Amino acid sequence: MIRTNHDFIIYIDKLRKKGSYEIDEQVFAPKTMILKQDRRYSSVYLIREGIAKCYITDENGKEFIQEFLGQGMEFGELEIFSNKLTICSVTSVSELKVYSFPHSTYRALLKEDPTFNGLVMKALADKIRYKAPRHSYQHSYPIEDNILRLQKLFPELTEVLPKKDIANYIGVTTRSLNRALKELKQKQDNPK
Amino acid sequence: MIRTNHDFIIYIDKLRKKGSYEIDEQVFAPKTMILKQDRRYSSVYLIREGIAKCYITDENGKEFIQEFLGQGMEFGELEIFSNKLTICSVTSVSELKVYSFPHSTYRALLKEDPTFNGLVMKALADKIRYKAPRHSYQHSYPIEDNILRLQKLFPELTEVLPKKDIANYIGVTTRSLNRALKELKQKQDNPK
DNA sequence: TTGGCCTTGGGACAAATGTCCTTTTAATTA
DNA sequence: TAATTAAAAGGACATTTGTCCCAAGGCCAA
Repeated sequence: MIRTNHDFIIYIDKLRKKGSYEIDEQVFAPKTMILKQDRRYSSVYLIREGIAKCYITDENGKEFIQEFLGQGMEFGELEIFSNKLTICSVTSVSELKVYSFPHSTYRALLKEDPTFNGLVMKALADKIRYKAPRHSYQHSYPIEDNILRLQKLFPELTEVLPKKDIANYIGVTTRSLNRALKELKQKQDNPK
Repeated sequence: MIRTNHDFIIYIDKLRKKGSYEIDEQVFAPKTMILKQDRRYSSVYLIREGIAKCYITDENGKEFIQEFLGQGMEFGELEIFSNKLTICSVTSVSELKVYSFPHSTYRALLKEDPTFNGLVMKALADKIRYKAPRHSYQHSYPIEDNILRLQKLFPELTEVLPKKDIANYIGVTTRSLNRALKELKQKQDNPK
């Protein structure tokens, strides 16, 4: 659920030490909106520390969380390739330290640095791989199963995140999430 | 719903004429399974003509269709970057003509041909962009709206594809699809 | 041409989820 | 500390969707 990419962050740390490219450092307070859906920006971000949520808001104001981004994940990179507006909003969950690449730098790196190029390519491929089974799983299994799976993978998250976010991630209403949680508790207290 | 990528096919056509890389041509009969989920393959495919469906099958045997691939779309490429097993099965819908790249050729092209590299990068980015809003939309709107949207975008598909596929694409059962279709028809016959 | 098989369509009921609201609890600020 | 706001929990009901059937029609192979 919280995605990470260590190889990427390690490589960028190295790059920065060399200092041949402009890579800025930035810190955002918790709950800061960093990218807003349907806008245009001129930087790509890479998370050095902290967690961000990446989500789409529909016309009715419902949020649908795409993924939680952790160390080494980038955002704002899709717009490099398509020159379209952002599809997702990105907000910091905890305090967030990021590297930010001006588009020009990012483009230069893609061209001139084969390792960087490869890392970006792999990061894109991983995002695709990750999304495919997720939505299929959420469709095919009841809410309870989705919660259990989540709690197993990221026990800490359930305590850090507001219920609303968890519900939005699973793609259900808060009410339904609560109902499922209650039933789960009953089953655990009174097994079978 | 049927995705395409013309720039890509145009460029590969050009490449093939030059003949410096091994790019084979292959034809599959309708309803042929080309890739099977959780296997390993040694080629990447690019569609020259026809339509394929790309889907995940879960433990209960339910299919969930990821996308329909048309001209210029590639499949089997994710495994180049992560060396993992395929996540999707791919089956031809109509007769399918493809170019197939041995992994070695594909890798060589990525390294040596910047245009190819860029096209692949963009193709990956587009797949991500495309998936995000789709699942969010399907969650937030009733089946009827999803059908209407689909009929508007691809009126031809509704006639070519079996109902089961359409249902699997929207992520509902055939029963629910039928129900929605019936209600739609009633509304049209007897408006308001 | 007939029997099997698959697709389509739909009835009846069960289960899951959403909507709307109210109450409770915790957190924040004046 | 009191007052205000926000988050969490849940009751009651409506709606949606799924499950399990069965029947009708088309298509193919024997």
